[in-house]
Amino acid sequence: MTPRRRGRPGHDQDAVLNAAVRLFNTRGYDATSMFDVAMSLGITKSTLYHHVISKEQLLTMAVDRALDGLFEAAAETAAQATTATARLEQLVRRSVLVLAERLEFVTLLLRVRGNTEAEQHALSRRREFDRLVADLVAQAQAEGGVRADVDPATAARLLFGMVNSLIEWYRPDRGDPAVLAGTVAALAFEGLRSDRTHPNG
Amino acid sequence: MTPRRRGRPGHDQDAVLNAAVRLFNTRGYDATSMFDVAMSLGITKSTLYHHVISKEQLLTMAVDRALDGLFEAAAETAAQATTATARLEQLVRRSVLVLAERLEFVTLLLRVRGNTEAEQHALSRRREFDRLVADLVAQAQAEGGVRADVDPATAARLLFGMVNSLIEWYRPDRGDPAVLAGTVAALAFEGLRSDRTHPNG
DNA sequence: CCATTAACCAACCACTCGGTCGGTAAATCA
DNA sequence: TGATTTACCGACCGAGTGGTTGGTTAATGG
Repeated sequence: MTPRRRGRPGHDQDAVLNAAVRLFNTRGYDATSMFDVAMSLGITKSTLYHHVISKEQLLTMAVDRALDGLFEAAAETAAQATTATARLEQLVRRSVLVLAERLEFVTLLLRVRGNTEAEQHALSRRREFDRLVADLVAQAQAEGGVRADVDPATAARLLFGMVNSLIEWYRPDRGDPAVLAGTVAALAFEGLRSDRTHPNG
Repeated sequence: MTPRRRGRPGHDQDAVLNAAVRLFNTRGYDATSMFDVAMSLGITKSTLYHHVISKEQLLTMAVDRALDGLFEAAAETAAQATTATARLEQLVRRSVLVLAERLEFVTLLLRVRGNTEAEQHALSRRREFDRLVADLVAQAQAEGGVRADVDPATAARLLFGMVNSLIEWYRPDRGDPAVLAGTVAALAFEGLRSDRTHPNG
């Protein structure tokens, strides 16, 4: 199946990335040294630098995987020909799935502070995603599907604040992501209150 | 009014703490050196150590201010003799006010990773607060004020995930915190959807 | 005027950091 | 077999880190 690679067998870049990201998330990016990453793989620091060109490259690769996933989700929902309200709910559900699937990468993304050029690039892509959501909320309000008494940008931020909080407590072994996506969408759109008439019965 | 202090006038510990926390939040705690903190106050590193005993002490003081605020809010709402649902909503509103008022301190708190003993102590107080919220949600469900089809711990996490997201985008000059607290409570309890019957007409 | 109090600084220290260099060990291919 | 490819390591480097030491400067109080 997998075509045997030439040369001495060992770790590849993907294994290195996964190990690094796991450490970055538990101890923090700056608090994790390249020595720590090497140790966790059972190799030396110089060997680590054989697989990767810098610490920052590891960060860049990780946040790109997260951002690519989110923008794919956005593109797929945008392609659907329904109401803006339905697309917004779809985007929430799909985003939850992306967060669950690429949990470690998204976790790192959401903690980026913008200290380097690479981090600032990631931040700017994040802001682009936020604008996209805010626009969708505004459209949903215009068509009457979403309450119009809140600023769309604020609503978008609170909505995805809820979604993004997943990285703080969700663990892959804890339940089906699709079920969780349903819970999040229900809470976001119908609210916590129980003494209300449900549209579908 | 303020009783003049003896000795050579200059910075006091509070000024140092505020400057430090501001830098910790913009660059990250580990990425900020004590030299940076000193520079931002226009003093040298050794003078900085005259006001404070260690970098970790600055962290501890900051997160304690945040946690004290949150637990005060919890104690005040717990003292009220109404329904659990009303108390939960009050806690959400009050928490938003605490976040807005002590924004920098809470921001630092929510980014603590648990690398040192002091950080682990902060994390354990955070978890205590989370349990408190989850219990309140469970009580509200039992009395029928909150939908019972979601796990109380999950609902509590999502609810405060939304509240805590404030630190990512709220800025003190942006609107009245009390209005924001109302928006958050409305979105959390009534949801985004607009095609629903409102209990109060 | 002088003791006291407090803010301040230059120089220093042991240590860790991200990253480099030159060379070796183990696999595949011809 | 021998060339090629790839993984690997020990030793090193300059820059910075949190923190210390010993001493100076400016204010207050008696």
